[in-house]
Amino acid sequence: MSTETLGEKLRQIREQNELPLRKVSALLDIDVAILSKMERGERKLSKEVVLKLADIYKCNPEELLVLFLSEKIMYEIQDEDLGEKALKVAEKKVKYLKANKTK
Amino acid sequence: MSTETLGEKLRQIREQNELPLRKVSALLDIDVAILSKMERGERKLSKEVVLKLADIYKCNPEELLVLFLSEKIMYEIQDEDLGEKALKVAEKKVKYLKANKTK
DNA sequence: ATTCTATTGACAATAAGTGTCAAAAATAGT
DNA sequence: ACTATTTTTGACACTTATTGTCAATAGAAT
Repeated sequence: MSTETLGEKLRQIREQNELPLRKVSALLDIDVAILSKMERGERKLSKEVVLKLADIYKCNPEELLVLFLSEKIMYEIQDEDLGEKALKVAEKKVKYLKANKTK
Repeated sequence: MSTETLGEKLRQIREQNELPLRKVSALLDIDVAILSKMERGERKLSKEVVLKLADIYKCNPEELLVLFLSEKIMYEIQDEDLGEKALKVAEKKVKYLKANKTK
């Protein structure tokens, strides 16, 4: 399985597109330093930035978003012994909510 | 399935034990106001408080901790469409980590 | 009515997250 | 080796979140 972080993946994609941080950060309208840190996991990525990057790199946003969310989840359960159980409970809740979304 | 929050469950347990907020908050060494808000979901619970409460109420800490963690997870994926996918990815990661924990 | 219990909101203190900038380090091109 | 460009690093200010303290209010019980 992929043990790559979202930041690492984004860097990889950027390098494949041969875009310097400078250009991408200009498109994102954020400082080069911040983007650099985001790619190296020193600063958090936001959902908005992830979506904009998917747009810039013309890649599938879903894959990036799932990775983004899963990293946030992993951060919460870090090295908790009960992490797996908590995940299963959360899954049940999500399914329950989905079944009862009376929109 | 149980749609009860951790705070609600803790209040229920406290009432079953017929303990006033005053006494419990003294044992926890936190302000009554904060505990009141924690039970009603207005303030976040910490892992430490949850464990102390399990001790005070002499109940199984695991069940409370799982609920505690699952709520933190739920908060991260809120109403994300990709929440369920992210949960599955996180589960794989947890299993991967568990299999490779070379302590 | 008085006492015990619980809730609410205002406030300060602290911590966490974010943006900006400039200098230093690394890399690439000539 | 020199210069350009790109990337990294750290310091700083600024904003936002979180947390604790307290007092006033409301509710419940006797």
